[in-house]
Amino acid sequence: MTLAEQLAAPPLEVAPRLLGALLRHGEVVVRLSEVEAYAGSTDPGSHAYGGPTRRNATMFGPAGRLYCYLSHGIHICANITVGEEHGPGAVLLRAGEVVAGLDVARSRRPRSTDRDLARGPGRLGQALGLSLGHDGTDLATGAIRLELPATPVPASAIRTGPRTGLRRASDRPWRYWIDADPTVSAYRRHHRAEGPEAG
DNA sequence: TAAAAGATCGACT
DNA sequence: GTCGATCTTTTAA
Repeated sequence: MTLAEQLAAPPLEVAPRLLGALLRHGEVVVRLSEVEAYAGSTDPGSHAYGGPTRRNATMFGPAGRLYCYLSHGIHICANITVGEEHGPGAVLLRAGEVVAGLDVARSRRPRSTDRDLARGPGRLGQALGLSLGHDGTDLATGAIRLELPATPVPASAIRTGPRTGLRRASDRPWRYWIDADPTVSAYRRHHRAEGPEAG
């Protein structure tokens, strides 16, 4: 079974399976502890909402690719494309733990403690040394590799909740993280969310 | 420890 | 021209 076949399922199914997976770039390896699912064209929070554009073209390609984009001009955020029939589904890699290549990761983020090296989407991309040039990388054969865990994280250890930092559709409980994992980032609303918390 | 504001480039309309 | 799936620094308690 190829990596693309393992990822050929709706984002909501694939996202929890990505927990505990290893993402390797050179010497640096990150074990994913927090992800968010983006359903694509039907998800107002997704870049793919409203159809393909230049930036999100990778999301409309085959599954098992790395979708990189620049956020706020300074941070690289990484996604893994998933879904069947080239659907625009993707899973945002929110946080993880650096399990190898610590020296390299530390040199990239000298201000961070070991725990914070990949705690957050921008940090994770930075610790791995990602750039916009990695957009579209094949995670099975490219410079960046993804290894799914041999034994999935048990459902009892997986928690779900609202996605972080979105203005729209922020109430969908499509965030997955490993319970009690110290590298999981704390939930924060969008800094410019509209109005007070509804409800 | 918790909360608030600044930074900064590409994509979209 | 405006916004963004954020991170870092600063200030207050």
